[in-house]
Amino acid sequence: MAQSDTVDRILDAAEELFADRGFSETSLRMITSKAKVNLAAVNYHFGSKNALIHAVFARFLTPFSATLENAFDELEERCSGKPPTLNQTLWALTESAVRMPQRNEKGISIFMRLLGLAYTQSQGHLRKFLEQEYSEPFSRFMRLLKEATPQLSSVDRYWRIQFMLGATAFTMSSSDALRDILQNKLGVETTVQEIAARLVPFLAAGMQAEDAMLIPPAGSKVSVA
Amino acid sequence: MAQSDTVDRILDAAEELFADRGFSETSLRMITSKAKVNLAAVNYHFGSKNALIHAVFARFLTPFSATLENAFDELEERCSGKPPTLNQTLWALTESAVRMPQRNEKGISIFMRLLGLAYTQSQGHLRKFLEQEYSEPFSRFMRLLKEATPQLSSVDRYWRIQFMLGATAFTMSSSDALRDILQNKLGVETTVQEIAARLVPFLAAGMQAEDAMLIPPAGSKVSVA
DNA sequence: ATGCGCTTCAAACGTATGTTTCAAACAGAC
DNA sequence: GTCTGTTTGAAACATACGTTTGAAGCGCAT
Repeated sequence: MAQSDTVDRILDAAEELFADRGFSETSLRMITSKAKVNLAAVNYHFGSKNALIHAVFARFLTPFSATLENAFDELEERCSGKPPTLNQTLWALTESAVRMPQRNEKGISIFMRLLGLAYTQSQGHLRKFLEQEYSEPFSRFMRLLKEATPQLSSVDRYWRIQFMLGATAFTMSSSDALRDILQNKLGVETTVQEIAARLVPFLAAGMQAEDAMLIPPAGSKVSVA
Repeated sequence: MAQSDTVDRILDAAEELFADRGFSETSLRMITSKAKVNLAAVNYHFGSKNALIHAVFARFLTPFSATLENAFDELEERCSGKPPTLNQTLWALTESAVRMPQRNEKGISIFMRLLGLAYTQSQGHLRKFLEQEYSEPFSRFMRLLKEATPQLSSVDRYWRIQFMLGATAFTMSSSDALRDILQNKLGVETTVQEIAARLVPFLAAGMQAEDAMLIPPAGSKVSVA
């Protein structure tokens, strides 16, 4: 499938296997045999397994960050000065993800799963790579979030952003498994787009929650300094 | 540190290393050298690496599930018939987690991180083990959530529970790092209890969000079947 | 003191991994 | 056709892994 070019075949196979099984659990031999390519081809074309992982991310993250920049540009223009709302910002993000040109029907879920893995698996080299390659759209997203939630203190906002990231990364990183469970338990089919569409309102509501922190229910012993 | 019993030393070292690096990325040799124990001791006492993973989970999950059952009993009794609210249910859970006797100051965050890994890393054997060992408190929590959110459809509720799990596991699993960042950036100290106290309102609000799914903002092309 | 479980130990086993090697095959320019 | 730089191929490399082995050490009842 795809092109018969060795580099692309390796990237396709690696992408899918990484998404399915994680990085350490995927060997170069799995990748090359799935790609129907000689084992040495990976080291020849990419240099090392880590460099292959970077290449897999770069292939979809580079166009995605461009799309995202455009979406943010358009959004800020449409708001003409006023800061975009939280909902608008979150939708801009998810739409950019969903609208990305996909290599195949699994494209978006592989995309999400890889992003989740990047956060979850503590691969030092990966985090470093992502931070220095894609810090700009990330900071911009953070700035938009800040402007969209002026009522929050810096500390509150900080933690709630972590909660959002967590819900997203976690859900997306196991979205296939979760979809399967839902399919078996309730007989419901779900697309990634639907998951995203359910996630956004959840996040927005959580982000804008009234802060009930200081009044836990009666009987609680949790103390807040 | 801890007792000088081999089994416990292995469990302590394994727990910490697993939480830091994941399961596949942690070798038995790392564990045994951290525990200052002979390599063969793991297979002697536990049988295999997978069995060791199970033992690590069992050691904290068994007392925790007992504590949780008690908390739920007490909660349901206090509500005398009426289903507990979402806030009450979530507080019962987080208090049980926070109040668990900790082996050390990192206890709660290791606990969370391991739970997150269990969900995230696609270790088939682990998921099977957890499902058949701890299905009861899990189902009970699910039932309480269901009764506390009768307005949600089963599918909505399912996904929102995943979102909650994700936000919790992710945040708690990296809470040390996140606390440090906050300390450096804003000069604010934070305890795990405070994080929990911020998390619960976020989760409750997300869980009870109005379902804006079908009315994404103008310009959106996300379609929901 | 002896014998008997249980536990520890150093060493090895077999297998799988990422990487390297070097010859063969190939493509395009002259 | 021949040369040149690039790509593929089969094989080997060194290393790391989980697991097994068999002897040594230990505590304790007899």
